[in-house]
Amino acid sequence: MKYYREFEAGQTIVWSGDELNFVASVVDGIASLSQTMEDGRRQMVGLLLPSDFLGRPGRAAAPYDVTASTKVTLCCFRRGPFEELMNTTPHVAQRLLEMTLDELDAAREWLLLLGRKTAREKIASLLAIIARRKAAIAQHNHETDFTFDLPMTREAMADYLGLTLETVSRQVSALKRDGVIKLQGKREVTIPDFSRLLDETGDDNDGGLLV
Amino acid sequence: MKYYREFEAGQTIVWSGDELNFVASVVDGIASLSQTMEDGRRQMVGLLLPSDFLGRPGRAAAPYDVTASTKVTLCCFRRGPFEELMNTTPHVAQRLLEMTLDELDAAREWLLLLGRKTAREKIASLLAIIARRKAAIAQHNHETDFTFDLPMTREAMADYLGLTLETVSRQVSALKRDGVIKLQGKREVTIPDFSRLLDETGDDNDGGLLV
DNA sequence: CATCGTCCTTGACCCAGATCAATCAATGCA
DNA sequence: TGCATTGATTGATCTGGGTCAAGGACGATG
Repeated sequence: MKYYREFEAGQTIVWSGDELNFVASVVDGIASLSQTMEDGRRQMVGLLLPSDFLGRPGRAAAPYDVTASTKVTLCCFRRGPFEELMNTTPHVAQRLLEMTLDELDAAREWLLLLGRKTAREKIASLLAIIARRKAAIAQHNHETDFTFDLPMTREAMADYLGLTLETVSRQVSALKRDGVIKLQGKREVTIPDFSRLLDETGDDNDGGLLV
Repeated sequence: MKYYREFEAGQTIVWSGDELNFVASVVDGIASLSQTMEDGRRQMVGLLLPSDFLGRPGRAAAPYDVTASTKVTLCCFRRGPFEELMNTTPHVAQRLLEMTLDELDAAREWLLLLGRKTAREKIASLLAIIARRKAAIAQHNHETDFTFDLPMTREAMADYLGLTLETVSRQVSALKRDGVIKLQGKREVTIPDFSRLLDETGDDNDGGLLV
């Protein structure tokens, strides 16, 4: 009924348009959802973290590319039996609904970011989101310095933010120059004053972008 | 248990952050979801059409502004009883899940549009989506001329597409000049060759933007 | 039918971010 | 130890779309 599959970092899990005869839950690793135009323009449209769900009941075709960003382990269920389970166990559908609503909110926050924020605000927003997520895991409060590792390349950041990698690099440098962040190497970021970073995001409150 | 509420065109149904002690289904009219930054930058993040659902089980705060674009009738349920219903009737949660997944797909298509498409491609995409939806209702095939009414101002188009209204106006004029569309007045659009319009959207296929 | 208000168009100019290109740093590998 | 390879930075220049501003079309209202 259920089985496990592993993917290496960089490997494509499903291509947009492919038939997807299973649904899955991410056990470990990070996968990203993206869409690509013929001429190569790419936009990341979502992130799958451990416990997130892949695939949809009632539709067989994948609507976007799913790529493993790190080594990924999936727990897969064949489509038929899973839909059976949904019918018999109301709790499953409810849980899935909750997760999907969260993703929808996150996607809608992202629409504002892509449509209306400046490059600097986009970078600050992304850093704030990642920092907040890492801090939540680390049970860290935001009062003092907080250091974390950027889990992605400049190119991946650009693909999320609707920018080019050069612009990402320039804006990261600018935030560093202005003292909003500090860098140790290229990936390790320190945030001396979290509220200062939040001021740069353009958001009116400290509330929530998810994922 | 359930009751009806009416809103005039232009009226705000809920403000972002307000408590929302009901969930509702749109009976009639069009409402739009939007987010606004302190300095006035606005991004539409979704559209509610008849049969669409407003609010979310398990969360009381509205995450964005909901505004009536036309006269709107809502069928409202108090939050408590509705959640009760969800627990007892698995079919309800499943149907909601399906609708939410559709909205999520639509939002993700929109991410690509906002992040990577040019102004011309954005306009063409929006026109194609509206035309397709109207054509579907009219049972029209795409072989011949198709005429429809634009249900929004240039400003609303700009708010959807992450553009300014001047750019929208210029690009609409350009598409007209190039023969991709024809205009009778400001709102009535004719598409002489649907595939020609699709070529302008930047999408690789004729498949699916939803909503 | 004049006047207002709303929506739209068009022009002139500007700038944020894209593009093109050179260089650098870190890592792996022979 | 030298040499690719990959990712990041930085500079020079270009351009799509934003901004500012001046009308135009058209319906509503007195």
